[in-house]
Amino acid sequence: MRYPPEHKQVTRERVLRSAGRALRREGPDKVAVADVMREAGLTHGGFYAHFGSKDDLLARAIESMFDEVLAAFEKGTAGKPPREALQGYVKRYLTLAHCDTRESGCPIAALATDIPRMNVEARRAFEAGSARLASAIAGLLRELQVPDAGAAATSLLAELVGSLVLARCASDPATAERLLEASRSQVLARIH
Amino acid sequence: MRYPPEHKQVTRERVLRSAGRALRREGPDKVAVADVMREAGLTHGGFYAHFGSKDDLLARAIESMFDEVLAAFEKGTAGKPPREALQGYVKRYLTLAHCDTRESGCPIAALATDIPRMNVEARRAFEAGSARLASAIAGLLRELQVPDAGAAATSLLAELVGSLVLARCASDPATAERLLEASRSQVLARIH
DNA sequence: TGTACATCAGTGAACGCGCGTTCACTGATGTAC
DNA sequence: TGTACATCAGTGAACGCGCGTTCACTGATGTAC
Repeated sequence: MRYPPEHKQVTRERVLRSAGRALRREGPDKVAVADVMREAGLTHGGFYAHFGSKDDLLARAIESMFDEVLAAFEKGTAGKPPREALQGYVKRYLTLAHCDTRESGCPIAALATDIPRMNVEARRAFEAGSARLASAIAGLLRELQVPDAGAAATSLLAELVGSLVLARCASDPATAERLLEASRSQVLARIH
Repeated sequence: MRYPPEHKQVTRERVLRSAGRALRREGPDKVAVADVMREAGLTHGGFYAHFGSKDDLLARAIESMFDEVLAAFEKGTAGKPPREALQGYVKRYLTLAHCDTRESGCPIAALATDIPRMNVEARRAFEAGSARLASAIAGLLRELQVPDAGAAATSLLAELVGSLVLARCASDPATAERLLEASRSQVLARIH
C-alpha cells in the first residue's frame, strides 16, 4: 500500500474537485463527506487524514474553485485585445450552458447566498476569490480607459451574477434566455 | 381551549412569518421545524395541523415573503412620480441597512442560489414572486418611456440582486458600501 | 334543561434516518541494527 | 543479509446528535337528543 510521495497530494486534489462540484450542486448543508469521498473513489474513513473537518474541506474547496475559475479567465482572455477579451467573457458567462452547469460554473453565482451563513474560513476564502475575479475584470476595463475601473468592474460583475442567478431560478429555458439576454445587451453596451 | 374562528389562520400566519425569517437567515436546510414553531410561540407537534410537510411550509413561506415585499414596494412608490419612486427603491435596496437584514429583506437576494436546489413547489413560488417584482419595476420604467421596459427591468433587478449579494459576502462594512455604491451610481444613471 | 359525545388547536414523548466524526485495524514498504 | 519494527494511506464498523414526522393524549367548547 505504500504510494509514491506525490500520491497523497493527488488524492487530496481529487477530493477537493469532488467537493467543489458537490458544494455548487447541493449547497454546503447537503454536501455529505461520505458522498464526496465516494465520488473521489475512496471510503469516508480516510477523510480526516486529508482535512480537519467538513468546514475545513469547504473552505479549501472554495479556494480551489476560484483557482480554477481564475485560470479559466486567464486562458480565455490571454493574448486578446481587452475589449474582445471582456466581451467574450461576458458572452460566455451569460449563456444557457453556464446556467445549466452550476457544479462547474462561477462559484459566486453558485454560492453567493450561502456564504453569509457559513463560517469565517469559508467567507474569507470566498471574499478573496471574488476580489481576484473583480480585479481581473478591472484590469481589462483599465486597459479600455474606463474611468474608475474598480467600481465599474464590481458593478459589471454584480449584473453578471444577478442575471445568471435569476436565470437559474426560471423554470423554462426561454425565460432564462430572456433574462440572460436582457443583461447581456445592457452589459455589452457598457463596453461599447 | 376552543378559539375564535379566525384563530387558526392567525396562528398560521405567525408561523409563516417566523419561517420566512428563518429561511432567509439560515437557508432551507438549516430551518428547523421545531425552532420555527418555538419562534411562533408553539410546540413542534402542532406543526402538521397547519402544513403538510416542511417542504410545504417553505413554499408557502416564499409566497408570503413576496406578498410582503410587493406590498412594501407599493407602499414605498405609491403616489410618487415614477422617476422619484424608482430612484427611492434603488437607493433603499442598495444600503448597508438592507445588507444587514437578510431575514426581513428581499427574498431574491437572500435565497437566489438556494432555489435551484429546492423542489418544484418552492421554485414555482419563487419564480412567480420574482416575476411580480420585475413587472412592478417594469411598470415604472414604462411610465418613464424607457424602451423595452420588461428587459430593462430584469436587467436592473439583476444588478440590484448581484450587488446586494456581493456586499453581503464582504467582511467589512466599508468594502460592502463600496460595492453597493458602485452599483447604485450605475443603476441610477440608467434612470437619468 | 341536562347529559353524552364530537370537534379541534395544541402538547410532548418517541421513532427512525442521515451524517459528521472516531477508532481499531490492514497491508504494504522503508529503516535500524 | 535477515529480522523486527515504524510509517502511513486507506478501510469499515460504530457512536451520537439533530431533526422531520408520527401519534396518543389534553382540555376546552359546541351540538344532538
